[in-house]
Amino acid sequence: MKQETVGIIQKALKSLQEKWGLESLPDIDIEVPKNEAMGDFATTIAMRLAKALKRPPKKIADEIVAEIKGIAGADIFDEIEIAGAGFINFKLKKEFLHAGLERLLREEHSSLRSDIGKGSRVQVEFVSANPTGPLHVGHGRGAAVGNALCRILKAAGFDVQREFYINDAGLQVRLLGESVFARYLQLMGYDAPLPEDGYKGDYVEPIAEEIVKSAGEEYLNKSFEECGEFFIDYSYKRMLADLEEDLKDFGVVFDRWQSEKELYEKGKVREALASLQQKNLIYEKDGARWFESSRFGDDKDRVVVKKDGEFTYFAPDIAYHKDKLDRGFDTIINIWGADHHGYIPRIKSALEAFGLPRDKFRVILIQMVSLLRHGEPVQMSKRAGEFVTLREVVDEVGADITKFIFLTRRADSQLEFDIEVAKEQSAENPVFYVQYAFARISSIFRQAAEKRGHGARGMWQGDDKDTRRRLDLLTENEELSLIKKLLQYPMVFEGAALSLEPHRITYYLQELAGMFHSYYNKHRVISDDADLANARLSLCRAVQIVLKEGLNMLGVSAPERM
RNA sequence: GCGCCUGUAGCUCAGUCGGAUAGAGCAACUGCCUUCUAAGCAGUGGGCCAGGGGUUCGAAUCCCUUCAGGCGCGCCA
Repeated sequence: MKQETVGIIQKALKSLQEKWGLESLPDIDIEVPKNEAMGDFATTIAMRLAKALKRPPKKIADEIVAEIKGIAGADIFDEIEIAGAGFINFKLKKEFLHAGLERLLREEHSSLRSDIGKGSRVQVEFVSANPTGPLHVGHGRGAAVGNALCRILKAAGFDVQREFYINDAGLQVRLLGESVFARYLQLMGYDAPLPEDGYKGDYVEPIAEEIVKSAGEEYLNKSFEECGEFFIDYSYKRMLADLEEDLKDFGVVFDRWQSEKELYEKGKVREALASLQQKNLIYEKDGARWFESSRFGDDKDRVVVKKDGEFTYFAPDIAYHKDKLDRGFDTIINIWGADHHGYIPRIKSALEAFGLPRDKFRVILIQMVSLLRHGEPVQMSKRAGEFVTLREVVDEVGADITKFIFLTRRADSQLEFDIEVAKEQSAENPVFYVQYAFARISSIFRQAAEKRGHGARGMWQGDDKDTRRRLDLLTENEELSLIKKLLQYPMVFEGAALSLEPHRITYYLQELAGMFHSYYNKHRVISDDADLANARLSLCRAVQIVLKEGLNMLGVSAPERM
């Protein structure tokens, strides 16, 4: 729908370009005016050209419109008018809308996808929570956004890999191991204190209990130096299994889990630093080795090998991101908690040093989730090891609702999540509003099937040749608006894919559902006029297709009954 | 001190590449169920887009500045 319009304007501009003597033309913008009276599409191109042509926008618009009218294919427009300061407003013909609807019904979901990705390889790394404790709601938000984004990108023709990076080397997993060891000793009746900064959460003891059961007294008279490796490995692997399970129950699965430890073991950390060294981007100062990240826009250079010979945390991260490039990805997307934003320049620097173009590394920052209950903040103290886990919320509220709410805001804006409100199933809950529209249509189809002998999906029976479909009977304002809205989905979807903003689909779905509910209340679908009923059932079917597609992009289900 | 993010209706938030009269939901108020699901619909009220300055045909949007909130700035991980 948009493409056709852009194509026609483009043709008109091309032939005017010579006459104007312009070397280049600005990009053609197409927007959907907020007021429907202003047409179905509008472009500001005449105003944009005003400066270069040194003529009033309205005159230029006149010229463009005259040119467009002579172009074959411009008959999809009912009216083209110039308004305001130089807007060109297009109104589509009903026939064109009906044809669009027909196509949507025929091709269903495939007509809603796109190939803007052209198979280019994208890697999305998300969640990547430390395997030292359960996922909290913040991780859940990252999971929901990452999951939706991957689905969207895939539907947009990108070759997407979803990856979880496991921080299984270093101090944090060691602390977990020590904490479990201490609990183990306590369970065996010894007075063993938790380590400083150890993990105090309730989840630690069950791991120790497992070890008591399976190993008994085996580690009683050993020091942590002797049996630490066992405790560390056992503990974080156990946590990791839980993380995977929690994510799975949330509806989020990964293609690949990359271990940090493995990067060390395969020598990739050394290799990556050696590679930087070869590019003369590593130097020695004060007994340490530094990566010259400031050459790529970082504030300052960063230490990669400490004075004591140990790697910094940054070193394996360099190796990890180099490895991503070595695996052949065109675009690297990282989804991080917003508190990591200061880390972006150095990773960007490393990727650039290895040859990734600047714009091929994109970071989505996930802002905090404030958990509320009846409007009151839920107290969370990380120090005491008390926090509300993703599992608790999902168990209490449900995965669909939780995901949808996480996707009702831009990722980088803070989000309030009221558990009670989410549970209430009230009108305050946007998930139900959208799902209800879908279920309502299913219900109409059930009625149509029972009372009128229609197929399960209204009249639409695939390639049933006898099925009459007089879409031209859809002439009510609400029907035409609804069709336009449906045909706008691909624009919204592409926008979401290119800007990496799943919430655009969430908003669109709420609007579409709203238009449908409104239509439903005003017009009766199943009536005695068989042709009209068939046409309206078809429209309902189309709404269902788009609702389902959108919900599917968000990873949210579309129930037939509610 | 430096850097990043945020500031839009009473509340929670959208707002496309700088475009037309700034939107939605909730809350408040008024109506609508013997007819396809009332988890719904129709309507009313509600705004110094934090403040100030600038850029231009045009600014919630871009630039500068002030204020307020959040976060980040280690040879920690």
